[in-house]
Amino acid sequence: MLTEKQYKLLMYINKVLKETGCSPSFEEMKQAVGLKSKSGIHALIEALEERNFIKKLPHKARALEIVRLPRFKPSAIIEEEKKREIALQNSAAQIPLYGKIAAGTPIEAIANETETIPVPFDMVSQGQFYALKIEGESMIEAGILDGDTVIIKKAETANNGEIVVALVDNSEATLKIIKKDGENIHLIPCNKDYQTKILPACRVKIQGILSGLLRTYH
Amino acid sequence: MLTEKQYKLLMYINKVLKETGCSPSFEEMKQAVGLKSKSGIHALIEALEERNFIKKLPHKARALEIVRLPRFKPSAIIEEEKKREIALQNSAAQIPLYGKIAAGTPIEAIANETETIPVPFDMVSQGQFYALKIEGESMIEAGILDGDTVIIKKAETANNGEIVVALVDNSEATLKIIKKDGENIHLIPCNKDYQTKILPACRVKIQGILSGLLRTYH
DNA sequence: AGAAAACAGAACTAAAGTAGAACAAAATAT
DNA sequence: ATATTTTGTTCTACTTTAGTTCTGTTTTCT
Repeated sequence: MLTEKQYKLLMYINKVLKETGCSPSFEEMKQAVGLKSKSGIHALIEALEERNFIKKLPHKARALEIVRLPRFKPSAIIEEEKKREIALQNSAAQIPLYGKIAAGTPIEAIANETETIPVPFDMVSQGQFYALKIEGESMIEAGILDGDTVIIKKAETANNGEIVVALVDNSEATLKIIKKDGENIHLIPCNKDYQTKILPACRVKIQGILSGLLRTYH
Repeated sequence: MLTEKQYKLLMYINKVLKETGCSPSFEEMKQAVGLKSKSGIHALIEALEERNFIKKLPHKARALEIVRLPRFKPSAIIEEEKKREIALQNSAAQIPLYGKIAAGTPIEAIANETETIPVPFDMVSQGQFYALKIEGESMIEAGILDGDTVIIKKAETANNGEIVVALVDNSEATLKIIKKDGENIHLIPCNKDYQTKILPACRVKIQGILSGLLRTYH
């Protein structure tokens, strides 16, 4: 519809017309739009007249009239759209919910990646993550309750004292504190009623490190 | 009626026109629709003009005008919008982080709403929510640890057994299990080392109910 | 497989923007 | 009424930006 300069000039003319009731001179316009020659203004005015935004009486001074203005979106709508844009940027990462994990029983069906849950981005900043639902009370003393959702960062190694998803004998996965002791690995639950398991390193595969926890009440 | 690209371009032109009052250049349009050559835009514009959606002044720069907008969207666009809609639903809500809460000490500065944190939408579905950082170990037996972020739903009343933010004497706020006992209210911590407080109901104001918990490891 | 549409890239043409100067008409002052 | 100043018009020259057209190539649909 309009170029930038044309638009700027049109707006200026409109403003002056509304404020003073008298159109600006070429000299004033050239100041307002930032030109150093009147000829440019002349060209702009011709373009605006051609596009039917203004009308002028030729060879008369200060004889411009606004015919119409380009249509606008109400700024409220623009704000609304910006907010949506921001919301989209803040959008939570979707991470797969692999299933349930409990002390002493295998993760069910690591395979089905169908279900995903949204988590805040800052919890899954770098690396690959997945989620597990906690079943049972084996980590209760670490503040991990039955029904909590834990966010696990994929990893094959871990440091002593970290809480990891450990796969034992390729069959059962548990969430435990890990401690290496020479050739053996200790898998320590956080519940007095459960026993620490001590296994040769070759039987234990680390599948991830606990990196976050989500809980919903009721 | 329109192809996907034609529709997308038309919408883009409309948007730019409404927002800025100036039509976009071919270069800008080609960016917006994801083309690498201006000739494609030229073809699209001709198609749109032929179908009477836009009007252009030939051989003029940035001289496009919208004539009408289509009633129906191409199905591909509808699909895309559905995806966006889902993304928006999954997007994280920003809720204000009001400060820290600890057994026996007041919430600091409930006033400053500056900081916000993102939480998954499904945690804050209905009602008003805010977040607090846990300081101290008073709720450790409920699986709420030092450093956890709790999500509180604003409420003035609560049921027995719920964990609430309770303001005592308008001065100190604590997170406790609530139990009403006639005229008295019991505020029960979840740590053997802390004492239950029994207070007349008039001294206790409920400020919210625990509704979620976020924890990040390291 | 064949036709139609969509796409990329380059070459080309045109318009927009910039500046300066000369000039003509209109408005104002004397 | 005449002179002076203000204002608008026109021209040239040049740079930048934008639009058109052409030639192939790729994709898509039937």
